[in-house]
Order: sequence, then C-alpha cells, then structure tokens
Amino acid sequence: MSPSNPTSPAGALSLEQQICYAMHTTVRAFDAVYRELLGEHGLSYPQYIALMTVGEHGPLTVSSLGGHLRLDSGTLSPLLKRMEAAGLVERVRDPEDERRVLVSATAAGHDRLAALGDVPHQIAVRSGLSRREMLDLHRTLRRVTERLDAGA
Amino acid sequence: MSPSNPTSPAGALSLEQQICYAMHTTVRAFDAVYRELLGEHGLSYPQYIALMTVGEHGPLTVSSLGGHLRLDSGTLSPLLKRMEAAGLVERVRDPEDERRVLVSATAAGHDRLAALGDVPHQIAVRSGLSRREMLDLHRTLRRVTERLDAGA
DNA sequence: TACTATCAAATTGCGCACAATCTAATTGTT
DNA sequence: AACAATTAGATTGTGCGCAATTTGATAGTA
Repeated sequence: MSPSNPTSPAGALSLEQQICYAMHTTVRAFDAVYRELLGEHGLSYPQYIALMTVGEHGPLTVSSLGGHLRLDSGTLSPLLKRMEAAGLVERVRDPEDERRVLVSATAAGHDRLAALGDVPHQIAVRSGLSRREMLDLHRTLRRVTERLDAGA
Repeated sequence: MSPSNPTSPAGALSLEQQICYAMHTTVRAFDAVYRELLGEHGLSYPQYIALMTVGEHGPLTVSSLGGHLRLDSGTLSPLLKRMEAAGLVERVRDPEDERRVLVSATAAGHDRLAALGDVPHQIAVRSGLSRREMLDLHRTLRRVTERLDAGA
C-alpha cells in the first residue's frame, strides 16, 4: 500500500532514481566485461587504469595519481602495494622529499599494457556505442560530474 | 617513453577508456551526494535503493530483490541483516518454502522513505540535467547495459 | 522410500572506496 | 634553534560487489 509517501509517485521508482540506478548498473556491466578481458592478465579495472596512468605519465606521486583517478591513499596504497608485489609498478621514495613516493611502471608493466592494447577497442565494440554517441555521453558525464562536485 | 604500445594512441588514454573512467567518476560523484543526503538518516545508497524496492513491491524474496537491483545474496544478505538490525526491514522465512526469505519494509522503513521523499528531486537539481537530457542519458545507459550483457 | 539434483540463502575470501586516524617529513614562525 | 602547522602516505574500520563454497529445503526419479 505504502500510503505515506507524499512526494514520489506510487507504483514506480522516480525517473531520477532510475538514472542513478541505471548508471550503477551500467558501470557494473562494464566492470564485468573488463573482468573478463583483464582477469586472465591478473588485473582488476582499477589496477588497469592505474597502470595505464603511471605508464603514460611517467613517475607520479601517489597523490597526483590519485588526482588523475580521483582516489585517495586509502584506496591507492594497498592497490599499489599489490601491483608492486606483482612486479608491474615500482614505488620509490622521492629523495628530494622523503614524504613522497614516486610510482612508475616497470618493464613488465609496460609489457602488460602492450599485451592489453586491444582492450579499448573490444570495450568499444561490446558497448555498441558509435563514436558520436561516445563523445556525447562523455561530454554529458563530465558536465554532470562537474555539476555534482560544485555542491549544493 | 612507452615505445611498445602499437594500438592505443600515445600521450592520452583512449576515448573508450575515458568513457568508462568517466562513468566510474560520475557514479562516485552521485554517491557522494547521496552520502550527504542519506548519511544523517543512517542509510547508504544501496540500502536506500533496497528499501525503496521492498517498500514499493511488497514482500520480496532475496533473489527477486536481487533481480530488481542486479545484486546477489553475497551482497544482499549482509546488507539486509544490517537493515533488519536498524529496524527498517523485516525478514521472514516463507512458510510455503522454507528456503525462501521474504523481505518487506517495516512501518519505520516506510516512515524513513517518506522522510526521504525529496531526495530524488534534490538529486535531479544537483545533477543539472534537464528532463530531456535525463531521458536521453537513461535511454543510452539502458541500451549500453543491454548490449554489454549480451556478451561477446 | 531412498537417492540425486536443484534451488535459496548464507557464508567466506578478496578487492575497491571512503572516512578517520596515525606516522613521519617538511615548512613556517617566532 | 625550537615548536606549531602542514603535507604525504600508510593504516584501520566499515560497507559494497563478486566469485566460490556451504547449508538446508524442495523436487524429481529410480
């Protein structure tokens, strides 16, 4: 019956609700495909993204990597430790500032990235999005994120 | 230098990659707003969605709730236990099939939902999306998810 | 009836994400 | 030089999400 909800329509989740739910769902669907493509290479999606970032942008501190990925040390520290244990990245204390840790891809890390070079294309095909749709979606997502970050 | 990547363009993450990264980022930006709106009511976003679903669709088994939310018992069992401990949902073994557990919202759960009735509107405002853009985005997300689920 | 197969939910283990706290190094101020 | 404030990472605790396994109930079959 739910007789006591004055604002949202009865019988169906509101559209706004469905948008967020749909985004969560889509992200998890993407994750599942990434798991399939990356799993045999021993990488999770966050690890893959982190490896690509340090592979492209050279040695990065944990916080600057976190700036790229929008993740903090609470997430990155253990993730990077696992990737270091796997031999994919190197972590070195910055001699000029011993607080900093510089993260870079090892040769094995670059090799792994090269082996995964076709993943983006496969993802694109699986998503069924045209170039134009991807651009539109990307633009919308960026704008929404910016708007949400701006706060109330 | 990254001299060994033949397929993806040097110097920038590929668009496909950025799309997925952007979706992750946007979802987390939404989550942050939900945390802000729901936190004082003692709910996480997944709990909120679960409460809305059982509140609207009456008593549901764990697996049918999982069908709505696209989550399995590994996620839902502990989540529902916490919500039961908080007095928001009730879990009862189905007398007709003792394997099943029927989940429904308690009176307190319905009250909580009523108190959160304005959340969808606030989320919509914060996102800055027009009605038209929300419809487009929603349609795109549904299509992509369907496509990804279809498999290789 | 007994045996097997199937099904529902719970549990275990692992990794991600975030808040809060802690440690150590650096900077700033007096 | 001494001390407070700041900064970078790491750590701890909690919850979500998924794979794999386990437990218990039901259904199907010899």
